Amino acid sequence: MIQPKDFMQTLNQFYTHPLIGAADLEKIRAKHHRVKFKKGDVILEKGRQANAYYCMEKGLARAYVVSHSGQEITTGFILSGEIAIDVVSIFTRIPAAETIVCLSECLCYQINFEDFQELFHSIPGLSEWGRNWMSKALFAHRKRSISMITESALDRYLDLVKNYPEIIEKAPLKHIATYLGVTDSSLSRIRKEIARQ
Amino acid sequence: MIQPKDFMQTLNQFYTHPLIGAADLEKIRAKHHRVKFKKGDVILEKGRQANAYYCMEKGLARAYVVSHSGQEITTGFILSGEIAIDVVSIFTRIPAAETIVCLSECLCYQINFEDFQELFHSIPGLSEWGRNWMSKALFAHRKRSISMITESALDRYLDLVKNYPEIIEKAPLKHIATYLGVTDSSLSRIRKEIARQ
DNA sequence: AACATTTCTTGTCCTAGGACAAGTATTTTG
DNA sequence: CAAAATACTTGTCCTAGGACAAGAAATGTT
Repeated sequence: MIQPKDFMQTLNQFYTHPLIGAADLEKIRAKHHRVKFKKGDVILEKGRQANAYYCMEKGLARAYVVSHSGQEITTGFILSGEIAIDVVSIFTRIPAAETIVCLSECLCYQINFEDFQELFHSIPGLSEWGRNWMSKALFAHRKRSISMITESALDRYLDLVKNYPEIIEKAPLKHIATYLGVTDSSLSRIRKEIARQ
Repeated sequence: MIQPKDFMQTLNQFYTHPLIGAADLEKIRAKHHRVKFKKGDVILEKGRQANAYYCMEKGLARAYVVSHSGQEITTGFILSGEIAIDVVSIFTRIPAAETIVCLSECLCYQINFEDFQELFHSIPGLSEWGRNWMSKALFAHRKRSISMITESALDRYLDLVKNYPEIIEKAPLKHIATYLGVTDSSLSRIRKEIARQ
């Protein structure tokens, strides 16, 4: 059973923008529906056209791509309060390059592309909200690229520990390793080194 | 003197979207104005609030950030037909983290934030065009992060040679080096190695 | 509980690319 | 055109982190 009050409150956290009022939020809410995933469930699969995105209320998911050599590279983690989405696939209408898979039980609010599209054009604040969301995504990507160039694996790991302890606690080492761009043995040694202090 | 015919044609290349018609394009055009920069001129400076972006008709520019340790890291090159913009700064209204500087004489069409904002809300196709543009930017960023993890410096360089020969020809080695995440001596050796074949 | 599977650790050895330094070549500028 | 600045190359030596492999620990499954 959906509890409208809680639902509103949760969605509010996702769609915060000065131009989005209570009435807008209600229209937005009406297009979302709750979906539960179990650990290991695939939210979005590589090769499939993404036709929805998912606001993560609770849980942890991992997005990855398969490299040239067949290796799974973790491109990001989706935490509570974040959105599981393949922006490229959903908005440029091409098959997803990423797979998104749950690392724990996940409670999400799904919204389909067509519904979003309608809201996007009818609620002025929403297009701006989307632009802001993407700006922040670009910011995060830029930061990551730069840290790959300027920081050691140890420092990148420490950043993650500091800013996203939940990932460290809940994600398996090997996925954190590919996210950081090191092998799992290297990351294991990094942890050992940190523990020594 | 601006030649309206050419101007339209050039801008058309930038603002291509099924929902943007000829009348829209004319409205968009009216808000752009031509700016010329000389080699070395700064289009956007770190610390300043970005209040415009620039469609590059002709020329080459470089975007960079200054790392923790004071090193300039090239985050991207802007070629003819691309847009010189600090998305984060202009849309989230914070000071620019990047500096954009011309590597050659550059001919640009500038549009100011307020004008863009107006068009963004009055031309339905433009918000979608912007969303597409950002999706592509995210795609490029993701690709770069992945290549930093999975490819050798040599392969990353060869990719650049193949896809952006203009950068190789016109940008100084040291900027290409920081873009690829290697030192300039390393890149020099990579070039030597390639030349040996 | 017993087995299989996955996750993590550790060892040995190796290599891509960094640090530093000293050139040479090329532009820029007075 | 000469001096200065910048761009690029090359040498020597070194280190972070990869490759591979084998074990230990934890987790899942019947």
